[in-house]
This record gives sequence, C-alpha cells and structure tokens, in this order.
Amino acid sequence: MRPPTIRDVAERAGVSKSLVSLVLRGSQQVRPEKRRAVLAAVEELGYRPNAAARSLSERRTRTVGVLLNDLRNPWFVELLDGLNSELYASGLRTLLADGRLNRRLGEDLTHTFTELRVDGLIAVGTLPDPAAVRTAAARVPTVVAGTREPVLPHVDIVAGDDELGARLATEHLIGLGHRHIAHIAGQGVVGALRRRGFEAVMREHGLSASATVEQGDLTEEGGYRATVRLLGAPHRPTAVFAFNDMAGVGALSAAEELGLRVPGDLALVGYDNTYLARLRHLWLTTVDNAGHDIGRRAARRLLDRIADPARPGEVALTAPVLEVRGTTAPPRSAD
Amino acid sequence: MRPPTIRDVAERAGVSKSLVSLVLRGSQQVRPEKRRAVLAAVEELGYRPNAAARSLSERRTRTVGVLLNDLRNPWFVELLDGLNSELYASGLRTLLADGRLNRRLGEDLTHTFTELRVDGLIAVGTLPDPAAVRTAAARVPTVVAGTREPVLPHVDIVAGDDELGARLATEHLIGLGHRHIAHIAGQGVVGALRRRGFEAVMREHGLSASATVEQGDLTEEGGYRATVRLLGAPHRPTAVFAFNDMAGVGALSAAEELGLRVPGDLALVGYDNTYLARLRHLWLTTVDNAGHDIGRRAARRLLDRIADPARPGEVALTAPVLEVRGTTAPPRSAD
DNA sequence: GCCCTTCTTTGGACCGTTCCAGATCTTTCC
DNA sequence: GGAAAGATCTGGAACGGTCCAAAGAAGGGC
Repeated sequence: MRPPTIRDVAERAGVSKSLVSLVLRGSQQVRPEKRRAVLAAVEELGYRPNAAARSLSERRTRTVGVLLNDLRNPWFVELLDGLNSELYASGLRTLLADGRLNRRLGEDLTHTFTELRVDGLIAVGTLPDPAAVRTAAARVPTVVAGTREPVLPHVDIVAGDDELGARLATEHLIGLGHRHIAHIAGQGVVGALRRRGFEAVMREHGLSASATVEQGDLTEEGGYRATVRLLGAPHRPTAVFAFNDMAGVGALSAAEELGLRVPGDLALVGYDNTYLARLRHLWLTTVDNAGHDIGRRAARRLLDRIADPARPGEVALTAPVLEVRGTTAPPRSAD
Repeated sequence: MRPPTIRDVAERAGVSKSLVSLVLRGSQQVRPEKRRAVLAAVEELGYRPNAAARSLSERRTRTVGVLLNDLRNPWFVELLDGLNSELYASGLRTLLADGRLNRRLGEDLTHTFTELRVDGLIAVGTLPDPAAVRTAAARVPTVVAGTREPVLPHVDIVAGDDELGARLATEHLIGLGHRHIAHIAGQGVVGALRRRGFEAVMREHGLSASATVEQGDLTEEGGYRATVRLLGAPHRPTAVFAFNDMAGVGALSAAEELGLRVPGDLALVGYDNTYLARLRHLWLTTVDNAGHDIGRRAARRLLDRIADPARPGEVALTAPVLEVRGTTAPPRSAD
C-alpha cells in the first residue's frame, strides 16, 4: 500500500501526469474543469507530493541547514524563532543541527548538510569548528548570525552590536555613581567585543585604574566562580557587568552567599535579556540583544544571498537596548 | 559547475556506476584494487552522495520528524538531546518542528513531514493538535514522548511517571511536618496526573481537608498569580507543590514579594529538575524527570517500531526521583 | 471551408541513486 | 584442457517528480 503518486492522480482524473504537475504548481494555462478534476482526484487519493523526487528534479531542496551552538541558551532559541518564522514564510524549511547536542559538528556540516544539498546555511553563535563553516560556505549560500566570526568572502554576518551593548551597560553603572566596576568576560569574538566596550567606556571616564576583568564562561557556574574571586579580592567592586544573563545569575548567587545585598551592596548587569532576566525573582538589569529580530534579519539576508550568491558579504549590526530592572542602583557610599 | 555524481566517480575510477555504488555501501564482493580506485576517485572529486536521489531510490529517508511543543521549555531540550544522540547513533537525522515557534502545527504534520516521507515521527509533550498526530500515526511509525496522550492504536508512549513524581513531592512535604499543602496545577493530561498523585497522598494521610489546588499554567507568571491567590486566602498553606519548575519560580517570587521566607515560612517543590532549579540562586527542591533518559528510550522505541510497525503500542514509564535542595524545610510551627 | 494563431495538453527525457538479472572473469577440480 | 562453480562486475529498469518540445484543439480571418 504505497502512497499515491502523481500518475495515480493523473489516471483518476483522466489526464496526463504533466497536467497534474501543472495544476499543482498553479499554472494559469489550465482549463477550469480539468483543474477541478485534478484537485478532486488529489483530495480523494490523499495525494502528497514526494519531496525527494521533487528536489531531485528541481535540483533544490527548499531546506536551510541551521547550525546552532547550544540549544540550551535561551537567546539562541529566540533567534531561531525569528529565523524560522521568516524562512517558513518563504517556503523554506529548517533543518537543525546542534553543535553541543551531537558533537560532531564538522562532520554534520560536510556530511549531512552537503548530502542533503541544502539551499542555504545559517551558522548561529560561535561555533567550535570555523573551518567547517568555511568549507561549506564555498559551496552553499551562508549567513552567520549572532556572532561576528568567522569573516569569510561571500558570507553575510548579522549580529548585535556587542561593543555598543557593553558601552550601554557600563555607562549605566557609571551614571549611577559606580567607580569600581568589574566585568566578567566571555569567550570568543563576542566576549572580546563586550570586553572592549567595557574597557573603552571605563577609559573614557578615566576609570581604567578601577576597572577589573575576570575571565568567566557562558555558564552560571563560571559567573559564580568569577564573582567569588572578585569579591574575595582586597579592593572589591561595587558593580559587576556580566557577559550574559547566565553568568549574571551566577554572580547573583555568589553575592548572596557572601552576604552582600543586590543592588545595595553590589549592582549587577547581565546581557541578552533572556527570560531568565525577566523572572520576577531575579529581575536582572540587562542588555536586550533582540534575538528574534536578528533571526529575521539573518533569514532575509540568506534569501537575498540565495538569489544572488556572488554578491559581497555584508555585516549588519543591530543596536541593543538597555533594560533596567531590579539589580542596579547607586552605590551605598561613594567609593 | 555541478557537484560530481556517481557517474563522474565511475568514469574517473574506470568502473561502472554500479560498482561505485557497491563500494560506497560497503560490499565485500569487490576486489581491493577496484575499491581503492573508487575511493581515490571519490576523494579527488570531493564526491558526496545526493540524499534526495538516494531516498527516492531506497524509498526511505533516514530522517525522523520531531514535533516539539515548546523549545523554550528546558526540559524538552533535554529530552531532545537524548533523542538526538540515540537516533544519530543509528544513522537517522532529526527534523525539528516546534509547535509554538511556527504555529501551524497541524499543517506541518500533514504537509511537511508527509511530503518528506519521514521514516518515523516523535511527538514531544502535549501538542495543540492531537488529531494531526492521529492522522500521521496512521501512515508512519510514531512515538509519543514526555506525555501520555494521545493514546492511539500503534503508537508507543514513553514518559515519566507523573503520578509517582507528585506522590514523592507530596510525601516529602508531609514527612517534613507540613499539613496544609497547596498544589499549583498544570494543564493537560500531565497536569491531571500530577494533581491526582498529590490528592491521593493527601487523602491517604487524612489531609484532604487541608489540601488546596489552585489552577496555574506552565509559566512563571501562572505560578506567581496562583501563589498570590493562595497566600491571600484566609487559611494559608505552609507548603506549595508546583506543577513545574517555572511555576515554582513564580511561586518563589510571590512569596518573597509578600514578605514570606522560603523555606522558613513557605516550603516549595517544583518539577522537572531543569537547570532553573539548579541555579544556585533559586536552588529549588524538585522532582527529577530524567528528560535525557526519556529521550533515549523514546528513540529506541521508535527504532523498534520502524522495524516492526504492526506491533501493539506500549506505554513505558520511567520513575522520577526527588531532588531535595534549598526550598523545603519543616514548617516553623505545627499547623 | 481552409489556413494561421493561440491555448491546452501530452509524451518522454532527465534528476542521481539503488538493485536485480545476467554477463564476464577466475578458480577449482577431474 | 574443459566445465562447473564462484567471485566480480555491468547495463538498465525503477524511484516520483519537473520541464520542454511538440501535438492537438479551438478560435479567427478571409
């Protein structure tokens, strides 16, 4: 009992398979009664076209491969959401590969996605294997979203302006009266950019001497550890700007454990405005990075690039917005 | 400049395309020197088989469709992780459709997945449109994971034992000395099961009179609102068992806002043991629902069902485990 | 009524694999 | 040395669509 094919439909409707194909692809050159007959046969048989046969013949798959760094990071999920909605509207489906979930990211890129002959590729977030992206980008239209690497010839980049975001956060803290401010840094290019924004603003305000940077990672654990180190040091900061919300929550825990009140004893800013920051119990001041919007823009870029693969790569940055919540306030006493 | 085909490889290696196919599929019936010639040609040309052509001919896609309720729920992500790792190991890739991300779930099911002729289908979590699952299950091997509906003829179900989990949580609170306990209920079958477990235990301890149930939903907001109502009532509970961690966090915020200390004035248990519950700042006592494990088991069930589609549907429940953290303690004074 | 257009409709090649029946080459054995 | 038995290899028919050149039908003009 195989699923019906276009020939079955043709036979039932009393026409040729070519005509069925025409009707299904919406040709205007078909007489109404034939069209009706075909559509009725489709309905009666429950016919669904076979995507494999179609892509073999059309030489395209209407599928976009998405390489994601980590599905556990809520910000990426939001980006993915924007991506999906825009691509779906253009009749493209999305095939997801998570670099963390199944480790063999490079393998996935070169094997799965090229075997499937995806029409396009979106790399989301800092990926473990940039070389794999390079290889793939040479064969298929590619857009990098949510990070600024790798920079490659015909590849577009859509990301938040991390340096600006870091400036906003730092300016906010300084504006509140903080002088001794620490930054918990993240990894990769994104980490470097946010750090640079922080350091630049501190320098501009003549506060380089009281700026501290502690290396963390993208997790709560990393933020916690970094904060413990920061607060254990002799001259401790009155404010912390964390690389992302997860690290910010870690910092929150560390402060609490050491008996410091937030924001009274320690002001705290995160980054990404994930739903974590929005939890009433945390209510983290953070930088909104507009993940959904970045996803949509990345999708549009990819559509453009599929239409014209040869055009030069562009970098599009979106401006982040500071979201002030409950974890920032002026320092208790002048530093 | 098209990608090379099996014919190009054959020509280069000086053999027939059939032999190339044999080599690539690992036949033992090929003389070593020919095998080497073929593999060398593959390497030189950078040949990658065309998945569409292969599935058309083999009449299977090596692809499993996954219907997910909500990617934003960390528990589902964990389940997905388990699913992926197991399926990947069996050479199946995963195509993800999120019911919340692109709303048209029913459409996706009947259109995208049937057009792609996926080899199997996994429905994760309570889905908005059970009828679509029913339709699809009639044509393709299907497994339901993480929930216990819909129950369908040849469909397996893999889920946590929600009633048992709720019992564990409730027993824990009673064991600590709580008498007046409230439950924030969730929706759907899962919600009903957890509620039933709670009510059964309360009844067994002769505490039905002091058991309260407040309807919430699966979000923080719902948990918050429900808790505000609970704590505003005349005879307020000393402990709350929330449907899931998100609702539990909402309850935490509500208690804090009303000036109650957790766990001193109010004990709190969540469900799912998501990373939220593990955040040091929240440190929620919760019920571990083993998402990763459920994902793996669902994958294995699907593999079995693909091998033998006609076998009767089975229900496999995994036993959850109570994870005691910082939000539960004995009540301050006997009730 | 006939020829020329303009619409519609159709047969068949093609997309890149797999798989099967049979062809061809090697061995083995008497 | 020849035949039978294996071991290898190959051509061609699927798989289920799209698309193009050409056939057939219908309408228009004289």
